[in-house]
Amino acid sequence: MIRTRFAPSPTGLLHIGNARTGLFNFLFARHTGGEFLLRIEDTDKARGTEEAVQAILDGMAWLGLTPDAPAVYQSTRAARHAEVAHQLLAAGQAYRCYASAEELRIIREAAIAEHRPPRYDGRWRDRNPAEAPAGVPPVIRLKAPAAGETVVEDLVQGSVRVNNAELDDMIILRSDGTPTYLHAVVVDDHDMAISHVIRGDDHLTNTFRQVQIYQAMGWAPPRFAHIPLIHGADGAKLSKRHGAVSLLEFREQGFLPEALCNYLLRLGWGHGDADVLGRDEQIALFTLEGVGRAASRMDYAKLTHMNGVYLRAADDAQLTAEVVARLAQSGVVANSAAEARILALMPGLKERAKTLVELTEAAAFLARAVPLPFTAKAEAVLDGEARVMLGRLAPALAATDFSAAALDAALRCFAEAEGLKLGQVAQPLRAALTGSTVSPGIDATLAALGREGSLARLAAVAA
RNA sequence: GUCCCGUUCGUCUAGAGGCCCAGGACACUGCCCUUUCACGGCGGCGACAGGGGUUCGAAUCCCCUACGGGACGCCA
Repeated sequence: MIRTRFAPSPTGLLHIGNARTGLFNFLFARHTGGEFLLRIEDTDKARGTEEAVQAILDGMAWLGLTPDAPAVYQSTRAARHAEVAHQLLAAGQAYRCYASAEELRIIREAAIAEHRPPRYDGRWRDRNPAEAPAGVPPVIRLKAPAAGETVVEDLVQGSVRVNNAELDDMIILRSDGTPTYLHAVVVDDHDMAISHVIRGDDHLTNTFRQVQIYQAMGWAPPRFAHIPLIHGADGAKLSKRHGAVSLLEFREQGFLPEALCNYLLRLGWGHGDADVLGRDEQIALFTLEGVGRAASRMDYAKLTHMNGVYLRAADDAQLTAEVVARLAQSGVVANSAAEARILALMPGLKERAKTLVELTEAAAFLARAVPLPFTAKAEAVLDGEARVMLGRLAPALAATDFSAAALDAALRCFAEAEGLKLGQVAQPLRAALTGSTVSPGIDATLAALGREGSLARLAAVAA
């Protein structure tokens, strides 16, 4: 049985890199007919917050990455983690260490000064427990193999090995009896019967230590797949200064979850020339073999383009609801008539927008009250001559049937009669109707606005 | 500092020894379509990090160098 898990820690808002890890786990499980589980790694009580947990849950739901079982909270499993640590102790695979924080600091500093790796020296590994200092609560450390090597057969990175001499005896249970992260993860993954651990590359070197715990317990380790990290445009670890990083920010900036998932999948994974892939295709095609091994850089321009592709394909009614909600946030109330206008013009609107933010801006004129705000360019188009021309156009339009086809014919007829090119009529008209020099086709815009709305806007500027 | 990993157009990638004087996408750019802006169509620019091998033949295999990233906590 294939079973994956996504295991974020609630230490802040859900990061875009984490979201991609979740996506890969989800797709791998779906592709193989397995299960996808969610585990909240909330062992660090000081940092974890309820809001952060909620942000993870909301983010997953938004992306459509639904786990196949309720989330497991790592904090609820502390007793089990301690139990395993004590089993290891009883089996002679672990030992109590009484070294103080001060001692450890000295060891570390001395090692660095001598250009050696900063490692615990194993001073309590074989020492008689009877020598334990009184009143000092010990930590439990894994008695890691001193010789030989530890190998991880990674499904993405290939065979990765390290000499055991490079690894020290890691702490598995703190002096207060709580488990360390590395240990808790192993116990949980084993108990949850996780078959494939798909996670960020930053965990690769930690994996050696975790494998040692599996070996000490006689457990079969899961398969590992370490996926490369996402970097910013400058190649450094993705951070706030590169732009949006939290899922919530992308949502606010008007990105669609489908587009974000598609982009994130293509970042670090490829399948021939395929670029735009729906969820079903993603599931059908996703394999770990397709995952690249180098870190990739976040490209907001490409994400934006991808979003435009999905926006154009999105349902008009849904987009309208989204736009109305966003307009309300910016203080523009769209009543039912305005909503109907937005819906009517949506096919032309969505073709010109790349994000919901752009779409909302482009649709705002349909909901605004008559003295419209004008852009500087629109203002320039509406010079004296244009206003006079619009004054003559108004009665012609008033007599026209407000269908796009009839309007188009009427405009062409009017332009010809005036001795003007169509653009010379359409552009001032557009400015008058929308307050902007950019909009969907002028006939469709007139039709969406309706006779009353169109004439009211014309009257406001015509001379 | 030590260990681990990586390196194809500016970016994401295709490429599993001859199909590659390297293909697609975004970005940039020329033209077309056109009532604006988009969309769309047809072009252009643009890469195998460097050096050694192996081979009849290497982007693909091996080694070295350079550069980049990650990990080294009683954080996760």
